[in-house]
Amino acid sequence: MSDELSRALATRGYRVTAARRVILDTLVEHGSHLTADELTELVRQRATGIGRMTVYRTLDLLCGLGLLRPVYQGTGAAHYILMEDGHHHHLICTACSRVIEFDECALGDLPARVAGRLGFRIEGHLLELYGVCAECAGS
Amino acid sequence: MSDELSRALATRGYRVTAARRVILDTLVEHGSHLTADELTELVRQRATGIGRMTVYRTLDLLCGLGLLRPVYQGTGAAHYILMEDGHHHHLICTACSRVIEFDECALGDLPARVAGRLGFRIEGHLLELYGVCAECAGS
DNA sequence: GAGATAATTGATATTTTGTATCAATTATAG
DNA sequence: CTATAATTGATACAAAATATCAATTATCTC
Repeated sequence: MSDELSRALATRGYRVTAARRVILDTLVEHGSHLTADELTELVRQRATGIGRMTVYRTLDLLCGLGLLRPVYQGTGAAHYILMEDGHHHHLICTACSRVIEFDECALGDLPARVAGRLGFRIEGHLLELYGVCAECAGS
Repeated sequence: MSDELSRALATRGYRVTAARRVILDTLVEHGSHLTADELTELVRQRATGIGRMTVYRTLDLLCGLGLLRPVYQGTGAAHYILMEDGHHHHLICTACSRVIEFDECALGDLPARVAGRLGFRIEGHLLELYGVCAECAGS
């Protein structure tokens, strides 16, 4: 799991340090949607002495490599989602901010078409559907 | 333009105040991707005395109504995008963070299908494609 | 229109997030 | 094992977001 991330770092010339390993493990095992400081908390439960800065920097690094994405979910902090599979799909209630993940993906060749036209090499995507959930619509 | 937003507020029982009008006007005329503090700057060039808090609160209000969305683009602050047309599409370089908008939209009936299954009333969506732009791939 | 009422405002203070710096440490190449 | 350069983490700082509350103001009722 997190081995893939470690390898991705090593492949691109980044060092795989003890701190980074703990951070990656925690990230993968906990799943997505953590903020940087929440992750720092969890990391510190496993290995004391890991600084907040290191967590922030590791997250930035993964984002720069396209393996992670920051998303904003209303609270003042960025939440991070893993892009291991290359895509992520959210259904978000704009009234209560709840976030539900779903798997269905029907983009077809859209990414490739757009990418080709603009000279991008596409790595993944995020699709967020916004609406009002049943409970919020009721009240 | 911003009249639609004003009407949306009025319809749902929110007051259309002078401050809110200026904020909505500025938001619509400038287009998207502003942070709260950038918007505050612009708003204050038009009408002095409008507080930062009011801008933040108005943005929150619009987000809660599904008319606006906060997105995170790497800088520490949330950027806001208007959801007037119901959808928004970004092509984002994960290396240099540049954001390009595109129009093509090929979701078909996916939103309706997912929404139906989970009891959501869908209002819009955001599709973000992640990749590496030509310049970053070259270097 | 004028007054009552409740939403809204904005100044201020505070908390939370994110960034910069730099000496000490540590992973890797040779 | 050593040299070297990336990485770390403590500290300090800057920026962004939230809480509070008296003063103001839009709307409703008459």
